[in-house]
Amino acid sequence: MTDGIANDRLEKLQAMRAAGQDPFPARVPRGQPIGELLPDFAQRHGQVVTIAGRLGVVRDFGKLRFAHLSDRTGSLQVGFQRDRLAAFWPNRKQIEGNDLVSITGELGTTQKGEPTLWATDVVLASKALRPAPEKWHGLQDQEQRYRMRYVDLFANPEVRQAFALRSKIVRAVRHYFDSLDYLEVETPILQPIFGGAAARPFVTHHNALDMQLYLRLAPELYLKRLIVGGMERVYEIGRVFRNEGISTRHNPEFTMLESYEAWADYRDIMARVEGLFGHLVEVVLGGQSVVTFREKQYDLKPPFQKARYLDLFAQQNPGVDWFDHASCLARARELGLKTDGIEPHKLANDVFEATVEDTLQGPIFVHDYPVAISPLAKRMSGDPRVTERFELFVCGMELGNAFSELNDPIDQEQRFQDQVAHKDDETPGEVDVDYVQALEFGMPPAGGLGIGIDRLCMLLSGSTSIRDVVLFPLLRRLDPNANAGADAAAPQAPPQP
RNA sequence: GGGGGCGUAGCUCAGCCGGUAGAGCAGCGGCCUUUUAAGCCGUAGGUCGCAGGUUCGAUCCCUGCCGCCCUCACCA
Repeated sequence: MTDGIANDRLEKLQAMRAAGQDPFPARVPRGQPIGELLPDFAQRHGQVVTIAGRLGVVRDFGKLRFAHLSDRTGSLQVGFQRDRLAAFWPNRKQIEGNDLVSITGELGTTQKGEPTLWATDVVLASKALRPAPEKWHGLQDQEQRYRMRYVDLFANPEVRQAFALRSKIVRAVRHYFDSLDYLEVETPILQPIFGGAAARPFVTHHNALDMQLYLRLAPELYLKRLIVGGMERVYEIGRVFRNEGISTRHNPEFTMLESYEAWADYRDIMARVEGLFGHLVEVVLGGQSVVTFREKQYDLKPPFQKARYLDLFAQQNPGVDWFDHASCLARARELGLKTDGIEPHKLANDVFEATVEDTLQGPIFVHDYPVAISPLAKRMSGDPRVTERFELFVCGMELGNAFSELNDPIDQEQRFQDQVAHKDDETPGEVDVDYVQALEFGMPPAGGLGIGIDRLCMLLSGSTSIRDVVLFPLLRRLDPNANAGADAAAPQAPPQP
């Protein structure tokens, strides 16, 4: 606020206040969306209309000025002529680029045919004390774009479009499940025991109950309680939180879709996923099923490829037995993976991820995962070492995870106890006895699904980074003292009385 | 956490071999009634991310730190 440009604008604002004008009026003529005027503009010649929005760069010709006015629906040139704006003209410079204005005038064109609103009434709606970024390049600096998304959004129209697409995707997902008679529900984000995924949680505390709480890793265990309760078909689209690293495909908070359907197994859910993608291709992509992602093309039109987890593992690791620790350990060392203190099943899966995931161009369903890495999935009847579970991969990126839900409370309790016995910071320190109790009341066979909505948006929009589909990605806080040197750093603690 | 890159005016970017900074846009003053990246004349604007070091002299070389981007690790 101390730079000269802001002060120029501040002076204009103060001059307006001195003249009795409100630079931030509560209400101005709102008019109509610009986008409504454009399609049949030629027929509207001579019409008097009002539009409101943000002013672009002013092109000044002395007794004539032009500027574009933009709202969420479009952009239209406004012409300010001295002869039509006798009262406004002397103070015309008080309204400048980036100000928010409401303008009434007559529709027409310029000599070169540019659709133009010839202003007869100009009302300042809100004074901008800071200028817009450069008109031609917009805001380019990545960091500034994320830290000041509000500027990024108005300066770079394609950013607004990207988030409009995200909205459309989420709406399409909702529509798909709604049409299948699923109920959209909301379950606790603050959870006393974390579960539903293997990850480190964020920890918080409730004062009145003096209780440690975790921000949820997943809604899974609550949604399945609803299946016990007879809701039979439920889904939730909501934020989950994982205290992990940040990368182009990870944000500490992200949006997850989870759905559960009674009387379905993982084969039915596979069909649901294919149905969902078919719906997204139609509704979001307009039938154009091929998307470009990380410089490669993917056809999202179902049906998708399928491959068994253990088959893929065997292909990439000939002679290695997933279930034999010594065998996996040797392979992991060969691959240069971390092996110290890693549980055998985790290590085996690390070998899978290191050797197989990058080969999964997809879309492909990887199915029948080992039970040891699938603590909530039901075992295959023919082979108790594996579960009825699949994941969906595109471009080596895991998009979704689904399985026939484990509804045997005795098996479930045993697996929870195994987790507790081998507790690390990604597993809870206690059995979720209430969840086991819920299963004891009887849960119908059910199929469940989780899809990372952010990654889905990345794929459908061709975004390389998750930050381009998250409006406000988590960034390190800028510490005003950080750059001031050690001497200027804030004291570690206030002096004790 | 490891590796690589970047940080210069409000914004977009130059800046050579080390000689303490430039352009365009935005701003300010002026000319112009049909421009649309308007044009022309003038003017102002800088802790070169921060702190040290080397040097007669550092935006430039070195070290540390801060932040962002990419990548690997971890994860979805």
